[in-house]
Amino acid sequence: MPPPRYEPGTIEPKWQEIWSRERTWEVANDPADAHGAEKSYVLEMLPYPSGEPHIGHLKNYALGDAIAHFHRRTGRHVLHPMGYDAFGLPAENHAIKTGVHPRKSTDESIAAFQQAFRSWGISIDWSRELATHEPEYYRWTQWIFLKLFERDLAYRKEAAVKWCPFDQTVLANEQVIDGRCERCGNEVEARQLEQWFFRITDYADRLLDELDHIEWPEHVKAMQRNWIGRSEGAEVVFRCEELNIDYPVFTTRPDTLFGATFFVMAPEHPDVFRLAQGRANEDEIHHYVNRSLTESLEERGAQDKPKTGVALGRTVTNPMTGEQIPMFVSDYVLMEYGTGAVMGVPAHDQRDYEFAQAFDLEIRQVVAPEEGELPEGQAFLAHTENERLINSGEFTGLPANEGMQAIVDWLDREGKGHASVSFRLRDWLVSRQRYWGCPIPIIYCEDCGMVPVPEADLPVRLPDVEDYQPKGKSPLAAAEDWVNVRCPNCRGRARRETDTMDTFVDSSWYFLRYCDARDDEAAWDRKIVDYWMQVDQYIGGVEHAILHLMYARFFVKALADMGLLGFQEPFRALFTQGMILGPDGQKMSKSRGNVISPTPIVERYGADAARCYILFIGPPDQDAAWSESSLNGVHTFLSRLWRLGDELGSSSDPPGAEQPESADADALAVIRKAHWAIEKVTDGLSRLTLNTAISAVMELRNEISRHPDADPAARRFATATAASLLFPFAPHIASEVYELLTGRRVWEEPWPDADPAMLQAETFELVCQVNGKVRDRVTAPTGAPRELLEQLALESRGVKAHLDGREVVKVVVVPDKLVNVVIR
RNA sequence: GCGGCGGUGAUGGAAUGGUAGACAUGGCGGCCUCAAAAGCCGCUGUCCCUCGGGGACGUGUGGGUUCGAAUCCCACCCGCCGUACCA
Repeated sequence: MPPPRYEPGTIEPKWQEIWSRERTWEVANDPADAHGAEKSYVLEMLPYPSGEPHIGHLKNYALGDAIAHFHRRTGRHVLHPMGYDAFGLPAENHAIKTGVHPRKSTDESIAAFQQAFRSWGISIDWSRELATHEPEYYRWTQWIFLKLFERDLAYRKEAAVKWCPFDQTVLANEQVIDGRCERCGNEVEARQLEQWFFRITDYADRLLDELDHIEWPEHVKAMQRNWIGRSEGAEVVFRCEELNIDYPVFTTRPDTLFGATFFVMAPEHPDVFRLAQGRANEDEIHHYVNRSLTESLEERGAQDKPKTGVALGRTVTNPMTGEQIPMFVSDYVLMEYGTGAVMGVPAHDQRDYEFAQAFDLEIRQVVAPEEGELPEGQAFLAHTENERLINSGEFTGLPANEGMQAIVDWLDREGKGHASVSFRLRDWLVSRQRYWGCPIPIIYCEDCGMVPVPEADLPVRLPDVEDYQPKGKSPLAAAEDWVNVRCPNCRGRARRETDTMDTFVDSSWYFLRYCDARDDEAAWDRKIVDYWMQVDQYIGGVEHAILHLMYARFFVKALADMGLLGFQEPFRALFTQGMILGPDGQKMSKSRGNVISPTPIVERYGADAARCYILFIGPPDQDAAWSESSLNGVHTFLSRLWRLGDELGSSSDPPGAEQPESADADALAVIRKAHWAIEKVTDGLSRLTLNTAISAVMELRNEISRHPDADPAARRFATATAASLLFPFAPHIASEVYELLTGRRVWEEPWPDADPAMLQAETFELVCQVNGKVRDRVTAPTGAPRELLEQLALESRGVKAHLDGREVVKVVVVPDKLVNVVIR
C-alpha cells in the first residue's frame, strides 16, 4: 500500500463546500450580534474585472484574508466583503473591437473572479457582493452626484482640458502620465471644452492636514502631499497703467520682488490677445499663442526645452520699485497654476534666469548670502536665514526671511498684495465621452437650463446602443429615445446629459455600500455605516496612491460635511503590497512571455501552497520575483505537516490535542517550541510581517520532526498548534490537520495564547563577550542574578583566554542574555 | 531639481542597540532504490592556521555615539519609486 499523500485537490473543495453551505463568513450589521466584540473592517481594493484574475490578485486577497482570519480568531467581529469595479474603458474597447456588449464581457469576467475567489478559499461575506455597473449600485452613485451638485461641489465649466485623441475622451490630470494617456499611451492634447468637475480643491487643506492622523505608509502620504502641492507665498498686483488693469501674480519669494525685471503671461491667459491688439507684432503674438496651444503637453513640458516667448510691447509697474517692466507671453508659464502670470526674477529663479538670458533682460541681484560667492551662470535659489536683502530700498539689510514678511506686510498696507497659499491640486474632471460608465443624472431643458434628475427617477439607466465607437461625443448621444426627455420642472422639451462619469467616481464610495449593501431605500443607513467604518485595514497596490485614495478621501469628507457620515477618513490603516514579478525579475507582461497565471499553479500545488508561498516569498510590501522552486519548498512543508497530522491523528483515540500535564525533555522541547511559535506568528500577524510568521510555523514543524520519540500527546499538541497558527495563511490544510487531531473546526477555536512560563527554559545559553566580541557560550540558569552570570563569564574558557592578564575595566550584564567583559 | 524608500551569503530574505545570516531556495555529500522520481539525513558567509580545534575579516563607503551598531547620528556613493517649466 502506498503511503498516504497530501492531496490539496481533495482537501480544498471539501472545506470550501462547508464554508459556502454554512455561509461561515457572513456577518450581521447588528452590533448586538457581535456580543460586545470589537468590530473590524478588513478590505482589499476591489478588482477591476477584465479577463481572468492574475497573480497580483492572489497576493492581494491572500494578504487580506490572513488579516481577516486573524482578526476573527482574536475575537473581533469582522466585515470582509467583495465586489467588482465593473465600468471602464477596457471592456468598452473590447466591445468596439468585437461588438460584444461590455456588460456581457464584464459579467463573464466577474464569474471568473468569483470562481477564483472560491477556489482560493478566501473568506468573503458573499451576501454583500456588489458590482458598480448594476443599476442597484449606480443608482446611488448618481444620487451622490446630485448631492455634490446641490452643494455646488459638482459643476460645469469650460477649461483647457486634457484630451486623448485615441480614446476620444477627456482625462483627469491624474490620468495623464508623462503627457500621455494612462490607458492607451497616446500623447494627450489640450482642448478647450466644457466639462463636469468635482470641487476637490475646496478640500485641499483638509486632505493635506489629515494625512497626519492616518496610519498609512510614509511614501503614500508623501505622494499625496506632493500631489496636493501646497505652497505658501503672496499674491502681488502688477498694474498695467496703459490699460488700467491689475494683474495679480503668485510668488513663493516675495522677498525677491525688488528683483522683478519683467512680467510673463501664459499663452492661454485670456488677456493676451487684448494686450496684443494694435501692437506692431500682433501677428507674431497670435502665431506664438496658437502654436503653444496645439503643441502636445509632452513637447511643451520637455525638460531641456529652451525658453521661447514674444514681447507684448506693454509694461506693468513693479509695485516695490515703481519701475515699468516689460510684458511677455511665454509657454513656460502655465495657466492652470497660480494666476496664469508670473513676475520674472531672473537673479533668483532658474527659469526666469534662462528667459532673461534668451531675451537679454536685466538680472538684478536682491538677495545675497552672508558669506561665500554667488553662483555663476545660474540663478541663486537658496532661501535660508543666512542671507540678506540687497538693492531692496528700505528693506535692504534685512535677513531674507524677515524681509519677506516685511515686504508682504507693506504690500498689504498699500493694497498691492497679501499673503497667499497656492495648491498644485486641480479640480477633478469627472465627465467622459464614453459609453461604459455611470450616466450623469442631469437634464438640459430649453427653458429651465440645467436640471437635476429627481431622486425618485433614479437610476438613470444606461441604455443599450449599437455602436460603441467614440466620435468625440458620448456614444449615448446616438440613443435618441433615451436622450430626448421631458423637463422634470416644466415638462418642456429637454435632453439628457450624454457624458458618463469617470470610473473612479464608482470606486470612491463602494466601501460605504458594503456596510449596507442590500438597502434599496437609501445608499446606506448612517447608523450601520458609522458602526463598520472606518476601514480598519485597507490593502491594495501602490498604483492607487494618488487617484483612488485621494478621491475616496474627498468623497468621505464631502459626505461627512453633508451630515451623511460620522467620520472624516475612510481608511484608518493602509497597506500597499508589492508586485509579483516574473521569474526573470521583470514586471509580468504578455510581450515578455513571463506571465504566471494563478489557475494552473493552484491546480498543481493547491491554493494553500500558492497562498503561503506568496506570503512567504518576502516582506509583502516589497516586490518579489516568482520562483517555482521556492513554491515547491512551501508545498513540501505543507506535505510534511499533513503527514504529521495524518500519522498522529490516526493514532489518537479518542481524538484530542491538549497540552500534556507532564513532559520529559523531548516533549518539553516540542511544547516550548509551540509556545514560541504562537508568539512569533501572533507578532507577525500584528505587524504584517507574514513571511516571518510562516517561517515560525516551519520551525515548529521542524522541531516536531526532530523529536520523533517524544510523547505523542506533546507532538499532537504541537502539530495542532501548528495547524491553528497556519490557518490564516493556508485555511484548508489547517482545517484538515486540526480536524484529524482534534475532531474540531479550527476557525471556531480562539487564537492560541502563548504561556509565558513556556517561553523560557530553565537554562539558557549565556553569551560571553570580551570587548563586544563573542568568546564563549556557556549554559546558565534562567533568572540567575547578575553576580552569578558575571562569574560564569569570567570563568569561561574563551573569556579567560582573551583576558590574558589584562585589566578588567567594567563588566556589562544583560540578564538572561549576555555578559560583556570590557578590558584595557 | 524636489519628495519618499532602500543597499546583509550564490538567491529570496531574518535580526525593533545585545550571538549577523533565522526560514527557504540553490549547491555539495549520504541513506533508500535494480534504477529513477518521491522521501529522509547531514554540510554550506569569506579567508587563514600548527585543522576532533582555533583565529582574522564580514551587513554600499568614510567618520561618530556606545561596554556593544546591520540597527542610532553625520557626510558621501549607488539603486528603485513618485513628481516636475507648479512661479
